[in-house]
Amino acid sequence: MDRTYSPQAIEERIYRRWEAEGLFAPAGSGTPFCIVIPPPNVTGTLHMGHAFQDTIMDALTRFHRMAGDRALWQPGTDHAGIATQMVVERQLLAEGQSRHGLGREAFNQRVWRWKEESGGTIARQMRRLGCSVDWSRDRFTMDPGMSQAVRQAFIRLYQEGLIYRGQRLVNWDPVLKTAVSDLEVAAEEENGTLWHIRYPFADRSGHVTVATTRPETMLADVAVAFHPDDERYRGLDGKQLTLPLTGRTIPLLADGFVDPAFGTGCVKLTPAHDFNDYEVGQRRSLPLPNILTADAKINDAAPAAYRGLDRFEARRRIVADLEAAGLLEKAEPHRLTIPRGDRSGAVIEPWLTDQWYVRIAPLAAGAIRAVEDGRLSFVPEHWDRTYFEWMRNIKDWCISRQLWWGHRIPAWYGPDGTIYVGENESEVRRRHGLADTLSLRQDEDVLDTWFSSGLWPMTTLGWPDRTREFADFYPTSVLVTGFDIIFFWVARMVMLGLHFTGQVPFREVYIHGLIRDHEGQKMSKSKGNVLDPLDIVDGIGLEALVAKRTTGLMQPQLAPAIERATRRQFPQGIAAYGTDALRFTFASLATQSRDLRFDLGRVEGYRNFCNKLWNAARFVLLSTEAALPAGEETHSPYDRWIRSRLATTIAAVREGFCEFRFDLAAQAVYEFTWYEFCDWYLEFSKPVLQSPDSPDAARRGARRTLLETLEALLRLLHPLMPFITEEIWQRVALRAGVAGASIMRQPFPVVPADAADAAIESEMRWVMDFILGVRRIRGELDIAPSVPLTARLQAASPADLERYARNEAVIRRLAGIASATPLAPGETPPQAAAALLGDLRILVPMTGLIDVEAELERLGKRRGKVEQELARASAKLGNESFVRNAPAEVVTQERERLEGFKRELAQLAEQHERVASLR
RNA sequence: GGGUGCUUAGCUCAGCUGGUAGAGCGUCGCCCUUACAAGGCGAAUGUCGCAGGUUCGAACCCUGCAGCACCCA
Repeated sequence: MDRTYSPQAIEERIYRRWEAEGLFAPAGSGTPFCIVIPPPNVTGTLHMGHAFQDTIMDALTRFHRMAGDRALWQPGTDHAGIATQMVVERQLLAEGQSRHGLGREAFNQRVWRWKEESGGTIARQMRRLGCSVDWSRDRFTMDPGMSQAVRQAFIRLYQEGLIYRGQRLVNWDPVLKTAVSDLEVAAEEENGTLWHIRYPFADRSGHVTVATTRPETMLADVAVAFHPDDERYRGLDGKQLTLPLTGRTIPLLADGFVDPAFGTGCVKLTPAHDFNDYEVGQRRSLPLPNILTADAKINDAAPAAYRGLDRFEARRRIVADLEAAGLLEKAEPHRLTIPRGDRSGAVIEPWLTDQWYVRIAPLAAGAIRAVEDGRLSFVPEHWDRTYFEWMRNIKDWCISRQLWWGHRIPAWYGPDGTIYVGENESEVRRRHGLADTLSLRQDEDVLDTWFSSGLWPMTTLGWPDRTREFADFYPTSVLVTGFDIIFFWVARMVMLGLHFTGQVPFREVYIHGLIRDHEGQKMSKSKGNVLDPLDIVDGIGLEALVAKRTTGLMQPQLAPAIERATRRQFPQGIAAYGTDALRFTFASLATQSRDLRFDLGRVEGYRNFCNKLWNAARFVLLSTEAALPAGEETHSPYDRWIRSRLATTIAAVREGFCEFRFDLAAQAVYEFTWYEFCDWYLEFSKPVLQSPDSPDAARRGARRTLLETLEALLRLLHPLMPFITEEIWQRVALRAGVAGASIMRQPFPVVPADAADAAIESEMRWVMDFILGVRRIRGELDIAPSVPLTARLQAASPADLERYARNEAVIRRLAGIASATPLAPGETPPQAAAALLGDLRILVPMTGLIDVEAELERLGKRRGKVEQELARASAKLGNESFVRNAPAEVVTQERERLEGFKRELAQLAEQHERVASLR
């Protein structure tokens, strides 16, 4: 083995072997365990959030697989309607073409081609990240089988009356020219203007003043409203107004929905261009004149002067015309919330169109119940509140999109507009008994991407067919996802899953945080702070990184700033840390927090951890290499100690995985590996292994413990660090007496029934404290390790002496002392620095070495600390109600601490006196 | 406006059913010690946001306040 661990040398080779040997497919007859992947956009690439999520899913899958479950991690990708169509349209634009020029069929072929071209990226990334998905079951939402399932779902919902077509006000994206759902609209506060406009009475007896942020929509006004209790407008209900610029006559109405405190207390009603006004309009049966085209220009229903103008140009003209007519009272700056499409960034227009909707209330009721009664639970639990909050205020879901890329809605229209829903045209004709001569036209629209992803846990397992996989793995075990898509996706899967199968789609939803950069900023291309997970795995030079971050920007003017920031943050580029280090970093970031700051410093730390493990393995292998005749084995207290510590660690790691506390699991195994196995046990084993006069039986015992502990540790680490553990395991397993093709299929460690040993742990605590005491003296007095020390033992009890005798070799080696002899009765203690271990005083004679002032300072510091603790403990015990009310063991413990402090203080005082006398 | 979180060491974060405040990184010493300098040994560092309350005892439970973040309208 090399002296340093190099992930590049092993990772890809190991993954290829796993895949070739078919180790990712579910196997065995254990309890089914299944995770379906949240399908990433097929034409995209995985970002840090994906890599984080994949790490968690892979760790869970590997853990359950090793624990004996029939584990399936189901992979797949999503067609991502709007996003993908936008990308391809941009490509066409660059070639001087357009979607419409190409036509629908050719355009879709083009998208498929792009999908084929870019579709392999994600799979390549996942392989590099070590994801143990069952590639043979890879799915894509637009695959024929999937598409058929989507049509089936649509048809059934339609037949059940849960899907309807209706004319409603929708969120219209005038750039993409499609409806979008409420969730795809982001509302941001922006600066705007509030215009106060005079609407004259039709009888010319005066006017009212209306305040509006959108004067251009006045062309579609149907009324003006005020609050019925508003004194300013008393008696005006029903009066007629002349709508400026159009000459139309509209009524003045009293309506409770008006906020009298806003603006003038008088608002215009434009039901076809405003959601609030629409509701009032419906309630009061007002007409719905529309004055906008699909790309938000003024249409022919408006006066000729404004036709064909863009909405913002029309606004300027209308304001100017009103001003010229003396009807503009004032214009004041105003903060308002502007809805923008989350894909296009365009200002969303409430627009009247025919769309398809899912009637959601009946579905939501069941989805709420499933969480209430615990069939489905969130981890962390509090996310159920967010879920309930949304579910209880849910609105019908607009599922049609005016796109070409997606699942075409399986509905046909007869010449008279009758709607026929079915699998395909001939099935529709058959089902409805339509003549072949009757002309049918299929709906132009496609379904919202989330409609197909809402069926994902079912369709990936074969639904609506009754497949073996569906029977085995549905409901799936866990869904792993970010909180940002609880509404988009989780809620919809629950509703559709329950509706179609009567069962929840997954039993648990683990909601993880969002990966942010080291400053807590969200990672985004336009901020220029994105990281490609593979650049952390393989490393990347500064110039390549700058190029990567500054090309393909939506706003190229940001490039210089991004370049500067990148050069500042990564002056040397990024080193290659390997997949295992990255994965371990992700695991330890997986706290319950919702914002997770990613810092390369931590990756570096865990890369070092890999190296530590690698070198520990080197040590174990080198130490067990030389032939040793078979025979009896004896186990030292150190052997038993490390087995006891391993047992505790196994319990902690298992608990971490079961509770989705990957951070705690990672921490437990890190601390065991570094601080117990490497720092102590390997050192403990050296005297036994290396001293020529240690008995073969002890040597055999130590060797076995080294091998078995390392082998178990590798299995314990494997779900988080699959590659390095496999690589080492292949070298260690046989020697540890384990046979098998891969660590992947080895059992996950279980806590051995008899491993915990309190007596041994207590003795080892004593040994370690002895060693630490001497080391502290050496460290604080700045004595180099090469300077040999001797120690004397004062006030040693027979038990202390026995312990010392049993562990002498280890103590001498690790404390760096030549000997430690007890003081003879009546012997005057030498000039020495002292470490306290219960009643025992370890004296390190300092003849010629001691720095009196430094030692006095050291003692003084310690005394201060002990005095503080003592004061606290005695105050506690002096409190009568503490002694009366606290549990007996807490009181006893406190008394023991107090005694300990008193003793230590006395010893310190004595030592202080002795050292001071040397001055 | 409604909702949900968060506030602990210089930084990033753990801290379980209340019982001695922890880790990593960074900082400061001493060391190339035959697995590992990507290392070893040692050290320093806290008004647990603020104010009340409950309790023998509060980082933890309750109330209020302040600041920050996110979601929904």
